[in-house]
Amino acid sequence: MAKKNRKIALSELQLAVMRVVWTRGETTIADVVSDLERKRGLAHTTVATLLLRLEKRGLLSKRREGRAYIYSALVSEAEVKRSMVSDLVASLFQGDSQELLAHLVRSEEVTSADLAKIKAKLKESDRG
Amino acid sequence: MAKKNRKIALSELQLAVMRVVWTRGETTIADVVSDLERKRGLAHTTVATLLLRLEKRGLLSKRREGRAYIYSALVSEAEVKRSMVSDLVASLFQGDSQELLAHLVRSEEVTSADLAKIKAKLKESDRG
DNA sequence: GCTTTAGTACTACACTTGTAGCAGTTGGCG
DNA sequence: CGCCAACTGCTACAAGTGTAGTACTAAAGC
Repeated sequence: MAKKNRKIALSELQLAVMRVVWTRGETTIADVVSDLERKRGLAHTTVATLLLRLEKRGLLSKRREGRAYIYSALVSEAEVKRSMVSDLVASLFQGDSQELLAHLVRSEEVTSADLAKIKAKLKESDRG
Repeated sequence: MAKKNRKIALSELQLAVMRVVWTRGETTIADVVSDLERKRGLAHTTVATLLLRLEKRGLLSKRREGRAYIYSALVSEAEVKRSMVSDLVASLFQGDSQELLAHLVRSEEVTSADLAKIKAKLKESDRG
């Protein structure tokens, strides 16, 4: 909770990069390149640019280690999810997250089974 | 269901514009300008550009009426919501909309009361 | 030690978005 | 009939993004 509620909008590519960092904890450019190799064949310099920009935006920090940089995340995945979901809710559902829920149900992206699971989860946290 | 599942990503501003069109059905540039006046003081030409770009993207159609254009939407709000929500789910929750649900519950953006309402809604559609 | 190589720094470029000015046209009012 | 106001057409420009090349440096191999 040490974090202010700033707005963090990330593109899919940027998310993919961040995901590598989140998963690995600390990462070099080469790590990101190899992790994303399958999906996207990005050049080393491209990834370097991406990481640099994310650092400039304050989402990553870097530390030198010999010739190379080691990047780490300055924002958590949860934080990003929170920000992006609530942005979407704000712009698409007038800020009413219930509307999002309703949408999911209506568009059948969420089935009864899913709801049941969520209900269970809810009960859990009600107890806890 | 006459629509293919194409990807429609709109910025908040573009959504605001589309919302005017959706609400009014048919709209002129001036309509959009005056409807958005309160929130954003956009120049007439700015709105013209926005509408033009949306038309170029195939989201709006225009029809001449005298000197002016009348714009109408070629995509529905529901369609856009569907596309944008599932994009978010894809990039942020590995395509698993249940994860979005779980996130909403976890981040307390959705309360038990909300869930209850959804449950009710669900029961309804189960019956129907 | 000199060459290959890994790695960063800087630059670039096309596209989208937010924002708007200026120019040109046309319809309406006097 | 001519001028003004409304409206579009075209152009522009700064940021941000996706993508990467070139240049430079330092490390490592032989």
